[in-house]
Amino acid sequence: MTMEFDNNQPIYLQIMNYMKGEIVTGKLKPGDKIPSVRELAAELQINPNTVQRTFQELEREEIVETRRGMGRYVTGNELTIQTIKKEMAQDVLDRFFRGMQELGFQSGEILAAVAENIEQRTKL
Amino acid sequence: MTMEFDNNQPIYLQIMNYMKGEIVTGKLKPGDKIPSVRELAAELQINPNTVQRTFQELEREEIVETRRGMGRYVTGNELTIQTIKKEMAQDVLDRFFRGMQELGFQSGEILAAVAENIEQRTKL
Amino acid sequence: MTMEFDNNQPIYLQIMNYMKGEIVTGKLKPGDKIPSVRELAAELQINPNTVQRTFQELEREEIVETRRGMGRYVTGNELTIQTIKKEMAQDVLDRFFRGMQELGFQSGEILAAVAENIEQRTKL
Amino acid sequence: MTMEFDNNQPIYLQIMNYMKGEIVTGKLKPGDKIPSVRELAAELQINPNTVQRTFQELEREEIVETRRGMGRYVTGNELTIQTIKKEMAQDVLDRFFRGMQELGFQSGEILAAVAENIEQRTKL
DNA sequence: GTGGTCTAGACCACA
DNA sequence: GTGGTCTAGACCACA
Repeated sequence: MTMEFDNNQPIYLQIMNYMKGEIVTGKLKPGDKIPSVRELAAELQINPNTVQRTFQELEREEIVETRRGMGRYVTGNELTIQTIKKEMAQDVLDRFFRGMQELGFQSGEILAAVAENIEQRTKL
Repeated sequence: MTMEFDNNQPIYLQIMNYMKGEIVTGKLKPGDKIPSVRELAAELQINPNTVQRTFQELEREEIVETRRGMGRYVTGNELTIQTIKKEMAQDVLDRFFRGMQELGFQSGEILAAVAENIEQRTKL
Repeated sequence: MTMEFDNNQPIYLQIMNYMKGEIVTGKLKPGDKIPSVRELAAELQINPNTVQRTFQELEREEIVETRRGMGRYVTGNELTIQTIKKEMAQDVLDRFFRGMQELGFQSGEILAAVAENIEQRTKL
Repeated sequence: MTMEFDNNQPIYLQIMNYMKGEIVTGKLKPGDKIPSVRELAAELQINPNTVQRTFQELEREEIVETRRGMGRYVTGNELTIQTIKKEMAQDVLDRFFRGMQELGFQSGEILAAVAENIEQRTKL
C-alpha cells in the first residue's frame, strides 16, 4: 500500500477516507484485520502518531475495532457497512448540491451538468 | 448583510465563498464597489484583519481589484466572470465525482442518486 | 495627455516619473509652463489632491517652480537638467546592479545579459 | 542570520527577496528545511505574523512548501529553481530597460553605461 | 514543535 | 475615508 498525500488536507483524514473507501467498496470486509500502527506508519513513511489518530477516528466512528492483543479489525456486518456507505454518499451529495446552488445552479442545470460530465468522462 | 459562520472553516474562506457566490450569480456586477474593510468588519462583527485577508485573496484570484484610496471593485467583465463561474462549477463537480467514485459508485448510480436527491429536495 | 496607471505604484509617483522623463528627454524644456492642477486632474481623470502631491514633490526636487499667479514652470537650465538626468540614470543603474547581484550574477554575466537583451529587443 | 531592514519596503518583502536570493544562488537547496516561523521571528526580532506572511507568499510562488507539522522546505528541483532565477533576472532586466528608456537612453548608451559602471565598481 | 487563524489595535501612504 | 503593514499575543490542528 502506497498513497500520495494532498497537502491541503490532514494526512490522517486522507488515510481515513481511503480506508473507508476500501471498506464500503468491499475490498476490506467485516472481520478483516487491518495493519498495525507501526506497520502502516512504516509503509506510508509517516509519523506513527498520525496513523494512531487515523485509527482512533475510525474507531470512534465504529468502523474498526480493537481486539486486545490481537490488533484491529473491520467492524460490524454487511448491513452496517451499507448504512455507512449511504451516509457517506449523502454527505458527498449534500456538499455537492450546496456548492452548485451557491453558484446559482437550478436543479435542472445541476442534473444536466452531471449528465454532461459523465459523458465526457466515459469518452476519456 | 449578516453571516453565520461555520466553525469548521476559516472565516476568511467563508466570506470569500459568499462573495464569489454573489458575483457569479450576478448580485454583484463587474465595476460594483464592494464594502470597505472597516465597513464589512463592523457589519460582520469580525476583525478588520480577517476581512483584509479575505479581500486580498479575492484580489489574488483577480475577482476584485483595488483602486488606490478609492476602495475595491468587482473586476473584469461579464465574460471573465462567466469563465470563473464555469471553473468553480467544474471544481465542485470534480470533487463530487471523486467522492462518489471513492465510495464505489458507477456513473449510472451517480446520475440516479442526483436525480433522486433533486426529487426529495423539491418535495420539501 | 493620457496615461495608463499601474496599480502597483502610487499614481503621483507615476506622473512624477512621466514628467521627469519628458523633461530630461527635452520634450519639456526649462521655462515651459506645465498644466495647472485642475487641468491635469481633469485630463487624467484623477483626484486633484493627487496632482497637487505630484507637483509638490517635483517642486521639492526643484524640477518645477511656482510663479505666483502665473502657474508652474519647468525650472533651471540645460545644465541642471543634465545633472538630474545623470542622477536618475545612476539610480536606475544602482538598482539594476543590486538586483542582478542578489541573483548571483557576476559582472561579466551582467554585461552579457544586457547585450543579449538589446539584441532581442532590436529584433522585435 | 541577521538583516537590516530598509524602511521604504515592507519587511515581509525584504525577507522574501533575501530568501529568494539564497535559493537561486544555491545557498539554500531544494529539499533544505527553512527556519520555522518562530525561529526566524526570534532571530530577526520581528513579529511571527510578519514571518508567516513572508513564508505564505514564498509558498504561493511555489518556492517553498509546507509539510504538515514538519516545517517548510525549499521546493522542487534544480531545474525549476533555475527557471525561477531566469524569470527573476528577466524581471530585473525589464525594469532596467524601461527605466533607462524613459530617461531617453538608446541601446548603445545603455550598454556603455553598464560597461562603465562595471569598471567603476571593480575599481572600488 | 510546527504552521494556521484570529483578535485588538496602532500607524502610515494614498486619493 | 481607504487600503497596507506590523506588533502582541491567543488558541487550535497536526505530526
